[in-house]
Amino acid sequence: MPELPEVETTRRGIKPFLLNRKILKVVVREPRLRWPVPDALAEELRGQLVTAIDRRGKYLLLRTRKGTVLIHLGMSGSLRLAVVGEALKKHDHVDFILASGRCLRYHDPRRFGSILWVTGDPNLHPLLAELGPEPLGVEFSPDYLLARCRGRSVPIKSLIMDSHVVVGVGNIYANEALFAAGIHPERVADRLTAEHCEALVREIKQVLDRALTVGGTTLRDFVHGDGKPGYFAQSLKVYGRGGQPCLQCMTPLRETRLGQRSTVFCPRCQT
DNA sequence: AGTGCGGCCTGTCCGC
DNA sequence: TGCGGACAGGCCGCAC
Repeated sequence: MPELPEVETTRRGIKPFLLNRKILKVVVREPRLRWPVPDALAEELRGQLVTAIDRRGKYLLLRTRKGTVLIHLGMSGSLRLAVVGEALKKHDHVDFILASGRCLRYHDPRRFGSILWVTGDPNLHPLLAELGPEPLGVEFSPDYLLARCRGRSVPIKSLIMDSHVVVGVGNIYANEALFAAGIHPERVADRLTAEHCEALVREIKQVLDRALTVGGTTLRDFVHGDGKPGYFAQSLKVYGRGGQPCLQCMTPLRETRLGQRSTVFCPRCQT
């Protein structure tokens, strides 16, 4: 499940192979993603030079002079660099064939991801225009979070997972950051103090930053192997540990559901 | 406007 | 061993 560190690791991994390279053609074997892959994609991209590879939240942006390819990996998507002619795996839905003989291959078993074609400023696209700040940027500050918590009755975990508040905080890292900050996931957002917000912002940044560092060590996998970034290698303190002892106080971790998401916390350490 | 929930999907795991 | 069903989850879009 690609979280923000994995998307950024993917961006860095594919960038050297795409930047200033020409796209010979695009092959769409399965257009039925979250939204249909637009017919225009293949014809518009043919012969285009990739001028930049950016990221906004969990969206990757492949920029060309004519427009931008917006790629979201959803739950199970991945991008990998294949050699043209390399055997297809099941769920290899789209190929971006480069003049270099490489091929950027989109793979997505559950098809929750998306590939869209956007002309004009992609930041004005409805999917991007309303997104909150990047979690690792200066704009995501304790003051900002406190302001966004004001008047909100949702659980704090739901709030930090809302991409309109801050992008890139998925379920795993929301659980981990709340544990590290000592905040109960069901605490009403409006009831967070400045101190809570300071701890929470710090821990969100730290957990993402750590994962990014770990992911960065496996870049070569994007070219050769199965493209599995190493962010899971970091030890998760609560996620997936429901019923097991809290690593700080040995109290059994509690597992509940919050907004249809598996939620794990220590009933003693998190208040 | 804010809130909560349904739905999209398939691989994996569990119990029978 | 085979089968059905529950579960996992990002995030849009809808209903209230």
